[in-house]
Amino acid sequence: MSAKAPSIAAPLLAWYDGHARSLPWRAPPGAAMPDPYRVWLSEVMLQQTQVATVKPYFERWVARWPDFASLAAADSADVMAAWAGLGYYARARNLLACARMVADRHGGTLPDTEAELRELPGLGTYTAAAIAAIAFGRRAVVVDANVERVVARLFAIETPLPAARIAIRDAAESITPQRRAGDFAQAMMDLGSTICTARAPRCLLCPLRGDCAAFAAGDPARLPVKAAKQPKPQRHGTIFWLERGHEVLMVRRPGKGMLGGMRALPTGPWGEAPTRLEGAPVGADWTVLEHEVSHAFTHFRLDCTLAVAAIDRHTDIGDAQWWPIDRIDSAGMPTLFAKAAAVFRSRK
DNA sequence: TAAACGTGGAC
DNA sequence: TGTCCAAGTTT
Repeated sequence: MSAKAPSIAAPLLAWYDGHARSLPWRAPPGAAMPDPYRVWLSEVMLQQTQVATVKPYFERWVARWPDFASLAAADSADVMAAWAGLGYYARARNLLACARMVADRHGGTLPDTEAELRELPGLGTYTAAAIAAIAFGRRAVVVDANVERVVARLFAIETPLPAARIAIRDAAESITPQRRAGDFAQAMMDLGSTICTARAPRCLLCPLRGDCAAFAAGDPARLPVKAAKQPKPQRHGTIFWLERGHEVLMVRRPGKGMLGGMRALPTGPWGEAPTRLEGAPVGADWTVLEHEVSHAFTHFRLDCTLAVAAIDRHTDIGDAQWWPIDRIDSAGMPTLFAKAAAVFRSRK
């Protein structure tokens, strides 16, 4: 532990004792430790996702599946639908796989070491360390985007991300205390999300101001330096709305790839140029709507043509799944298709 | 190492 | 409206 450790951990933990956010996955007042199931679930939901977005999903989730046993017994379709709108759907697939692994191989109890946690699906370096520290009180070096930012400023690390990750991890290790590592991790994250923010940090409220090299240098918001991002390419596709009576045709997307495993409306291929009616689920008298749906994913933008048709209520088109149109919101589709469904339903 | 992988809040 | 960015993991 470096000489800097006491000057960081002690004031940070003191600040945390007075300013910790009350969050549904944290231990209630008086409880020694939080429920590992809730810590695990919240940490997976919080991957690349803000607290305000996660809260309602978390509350619904624990009401429906309160522990590993109940989740392990759940149907995949129900789990994917419950995750709809939260994004990064591989998390939901891995979440169910992890719950079943915990139920089958670990007796329904999450392992309590960082190394064992790291072996479970969906748990990477960050999440395994976070669970080990927060749920089990083990000393672990927990580095998320908040910690990266706080540490880069505390130590005035000028190397651009992602190359700076090694130096940042070493610096984080040097200030992580032996005791209360879980509180320390959560304190760093609370500090990063409320005070040491990406833009316009509130340094005058910061308990670490006196130890911060970036504050001393005068421009903490400049750090961490990040590499330039690639522009997002534009892609085009078509979403098909096939009605049969009061129902609409739905599909389940392939298990891997974009929106993998999710219930969805049928689409054609997504290409460089508009694809019109290519890939339509059936030969039918398709009408193309004037209104398009645009959606921005992480690494490309998508403009979708919307095509609608109706077939006779007795027509059989194989293993199709038909969904009641007036209950389309309960289908649990990703946001792209929820947006498209709203347009289809409101058309004149 | 780099690309794939969602979404919504904040400004 | 556009851009940045967020409690990252997997391949």
